[in-house]
Amino acid sequence: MIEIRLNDGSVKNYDKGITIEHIAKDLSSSLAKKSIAGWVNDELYDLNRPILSNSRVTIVTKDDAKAFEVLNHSTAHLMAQAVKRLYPDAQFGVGPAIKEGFYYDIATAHKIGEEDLALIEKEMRKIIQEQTPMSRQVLTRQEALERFENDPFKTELIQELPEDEPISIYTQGEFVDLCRGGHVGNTKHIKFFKLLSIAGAYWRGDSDRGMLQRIYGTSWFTKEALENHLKVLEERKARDHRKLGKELRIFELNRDAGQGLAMWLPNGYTVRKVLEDYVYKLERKAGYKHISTPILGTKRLYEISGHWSHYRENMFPVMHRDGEDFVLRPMSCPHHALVYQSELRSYRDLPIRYAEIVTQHRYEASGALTGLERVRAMTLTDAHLFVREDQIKEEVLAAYNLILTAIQDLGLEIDYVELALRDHDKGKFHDNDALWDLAESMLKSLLEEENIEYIEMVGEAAFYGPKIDIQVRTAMDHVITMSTVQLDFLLPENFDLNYIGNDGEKHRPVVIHRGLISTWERLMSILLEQYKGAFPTWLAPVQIKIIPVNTEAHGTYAKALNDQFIDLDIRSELDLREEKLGYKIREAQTQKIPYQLVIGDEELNNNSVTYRAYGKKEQVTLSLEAFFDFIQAQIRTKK
RNA sequence: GCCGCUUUAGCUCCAACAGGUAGAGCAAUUCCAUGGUAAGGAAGAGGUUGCUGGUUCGACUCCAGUAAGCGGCACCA
Repeated sequence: MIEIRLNDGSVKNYDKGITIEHIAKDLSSSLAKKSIAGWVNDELYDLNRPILSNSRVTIVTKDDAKAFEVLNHSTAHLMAQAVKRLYPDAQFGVGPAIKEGFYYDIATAHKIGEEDLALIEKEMRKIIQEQTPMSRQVLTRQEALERFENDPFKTELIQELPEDEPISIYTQGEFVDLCRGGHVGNTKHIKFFKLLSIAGAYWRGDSDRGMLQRIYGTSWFTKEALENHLKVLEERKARDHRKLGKELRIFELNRDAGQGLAMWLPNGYTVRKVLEDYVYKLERKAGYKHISTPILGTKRLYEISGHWSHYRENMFPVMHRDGEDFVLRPMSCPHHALVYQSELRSYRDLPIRYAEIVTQHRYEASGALTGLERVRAMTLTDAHLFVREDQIKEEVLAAYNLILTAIQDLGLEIDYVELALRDHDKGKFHDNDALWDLAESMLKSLLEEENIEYIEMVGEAAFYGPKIDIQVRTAMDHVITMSTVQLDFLLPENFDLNYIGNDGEKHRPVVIHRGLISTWERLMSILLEQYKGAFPTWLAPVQIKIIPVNTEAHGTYAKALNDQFIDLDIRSELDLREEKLGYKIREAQTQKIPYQLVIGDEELNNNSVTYRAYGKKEQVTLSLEAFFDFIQAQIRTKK
């Protein structure tokens, strides 16, 4: 007999070798139905894995996040079995559960296409019908290596497992896989799944190694849950900024203009200009000085800054003229350093905060380019703060708070904050451990003092220093960097930047790189997705559409109204086309214009307006004065 | 960059094609109609089927190459 301590603290005695399945049944039949796996002490057990000693047991039910993971992991195995039946030469890399499903990496001479997904699904259903048990066995390292001796992928994985780790394999019918578990115990538990896409993926995520074929899928406990998830995927597509950007005439990409080189259309540029003005004002208030420096610079400049040795691959190639090499600028720090250097600085001058709205060019890998999200020419407000060491904390914090203000004003949400640190890959990072330690500990203690939750990302730092990155999630569920604050002790060294201290001696300033809200391109992609194209009034390209009921009778009043709005800096447009009212309303709604004003006799006679807000059905009539106040308040409060 | 897929009118499109040089809706144009909140009617027009080459009597259709786009992977100072 062994003692099993349950979740509620009670202790029960069972025969040695009891399983989660039996314990669940013993507790209640409804629990048995819902149970998927169990935690035994801190290890995840399958339903049918024997428990051999006194243990703490927590039953994992379908409602637990862990159960979704187990189900998807098992579905990955099921898929692998089906793939192996269809393509017997198939060998498998890794096949984990992921946030919304699973994938499995497959090596086979057969090129898996869209049509194959249906065939694989069919085979999977066959295996489910066979009600194949999934059973666990533990092997020694030697046995495992022998078992997988013809499988280079699994052999490699086994060799990398720690010496003392038990090696488990799972068998379902003729299919055997190296796997930690847990699993659902029998393929019959897998019911509602769909294979979604095929992709290429490097073995071990290493671009120097071979590429496998990856199949993505998703698996759920109920039909509704699966259907709901598929609907979510559809909805994501509907708010894809590339689709919305085209529909709303925000930007244009053209192969003749160049890959990743976006053109801003009038609607898009209007929004961008509002953002630029907003940021300019925000920065002025925060003590930044704006400068402007060229897009083209000498290669020498980037040699001095250190970018040439660390970043050359991501720059457009050199242009040679008059015995000088020029490059398109990929970032602003070197120019800002030169501007700093242009006068003698006193400790009293610091901090000096330079901001610049500027276009930068980066040679992004062609496969990385995605609409406005990843481009090769981008315009942004880039800033560098030149500070004394004793000002670092205060200035990093101020920059961080400025970022929060902007993100809040724009109605965006932070997904998480990341502290990017170096690792010991000396080639990747500037080599000065003392400075690194100082910079990293400063950022860390600042985040902790301010109670800012963060995730440490070792090896993700910039080559010149650690950084705090603010990550957001796109509609397509990509995580991208929105804002960044980076500490840099290297740039001041490389440019020999100084200030005169109160001791009359030269001292080294520290540079803080600050990316406020990414680039206008990326920001636009995020805003489009965030608002599904329906911009808040203060950002909307067109804020008001004025629609006279009858052009002849009401056109003059409508025109006068439109002029008044424009005088108040409200982006109003007049629709005088000879079309039905309903047609014009529909078009204004489709264009997601925040307010449509219909002007007829009633409005003309009472000096009023009747508006209909985007997405709403009701009509509201207000006096002209009241509407002016209303719309201006909307804009002022960034609604 | 790598793997796979896609590319037909300004836009959208599982229109078409065992290989016989293309079709719809919307938009645009013209005409008619037109007073209250999501598409009034009619007509005509619009295409070297991404590009280059090959196979063929004949290619949107098959093949090769190339470009861009899409899904991922790698990359993202």
